Amino acid sequence: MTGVCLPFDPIAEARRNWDAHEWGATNQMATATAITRAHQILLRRINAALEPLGLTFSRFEALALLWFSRKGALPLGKVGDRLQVHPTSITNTVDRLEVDGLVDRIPHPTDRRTTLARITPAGRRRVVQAADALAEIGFGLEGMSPADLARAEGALVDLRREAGDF
Amino acid sequence: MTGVCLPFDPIAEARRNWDAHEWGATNQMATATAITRAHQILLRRINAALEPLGLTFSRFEALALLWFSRKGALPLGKVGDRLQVHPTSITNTVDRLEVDGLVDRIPHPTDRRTTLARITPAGRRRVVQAADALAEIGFGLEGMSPADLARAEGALVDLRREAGDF
DNA sequence: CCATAATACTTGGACTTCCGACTATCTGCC
DNA sequence: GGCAGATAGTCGGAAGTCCAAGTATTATGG
Repeated sequence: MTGVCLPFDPIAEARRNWDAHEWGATNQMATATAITRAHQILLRRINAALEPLGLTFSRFEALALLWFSRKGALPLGKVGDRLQVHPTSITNTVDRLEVDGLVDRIPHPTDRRTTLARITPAGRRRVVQAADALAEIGFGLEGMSPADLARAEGALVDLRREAGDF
Repeated sequence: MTGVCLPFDPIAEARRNWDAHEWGATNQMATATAITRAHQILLRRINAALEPLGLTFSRFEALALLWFSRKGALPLGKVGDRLQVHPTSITNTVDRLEVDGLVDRIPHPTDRRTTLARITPAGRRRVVQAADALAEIGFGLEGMSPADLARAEGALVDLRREAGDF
């Protein structure tokens, strides 16, 4: 975080230490660490690209989901299921999008328990700008070759499926 | 988050929508989303496994780093560089480890700006328990085959290198 | 038909992360 | 020697995530 480069791959180092102490599950440790690091890198770059637009990655994901939806509106619970986050996080996310006028809350037509988040015209304009900004930086993944992109995505499919993502 | 499984792969769906709207960088979007989801899954499982030990993944990472270090003590800044997190996060992490008696702060012998975090005997005992607990759950990656573990790790090396991880 | 269970969302609190700003200390160069 | 700039760590505040608990509404089954 202070801008330095380490003189070695910290994962290779961790692997050596892990093996030396016979802690087990070394390959899984290494992959878990790699995913964690990759996520740190990604999130920082993506949020930096979205910051001028007043968005974060979470808020962008929610906004894009609404944009893609047929009616431009979804129950908050559906949004949480799709983004795999806790209901309270969706409440928080939609609160902030609403303050910025990118989304509004409307009642469900038949089920009064349910609240729909609906993308506003301003939200539609903003999400397109954001998508452009993210495409511009290649989602923070410009360091990866097309082959590696496909490898990473493919390697993670089983994990997501087994975890109940779909 | 409500426990449901979606009837389709949300990434494949996002890919279709993305292409349909010609937003660009579709492959990068898909991989970024896959990494994000994988990280969500991982972090939840790992933290759940560590919770009975009073640890989180961040705190475990810091503790393991100290355990592996030759002297059992490192400057806070070094810890941050290795874990790739902001200095203030390390302050916070070490604060909590210190409250639990797993680490203590000692002054650097020659540089009075620097504070060393040192793992305590209790910290050493705890980190071994934690490593066992994590090996037990395969770091949350039991849904991945050995081949996929290697694929994912390998695919992310260039990203980490390009981002200055090492 | 109504009591019980399930569902949808929100509130309050804890934790982690980051950024900006600040203090203290060290380093380098005149 | 001494001042400017770099470096190390901390504090306050904002944002995101989660959990536990609470309210409101709908669904179920006797």
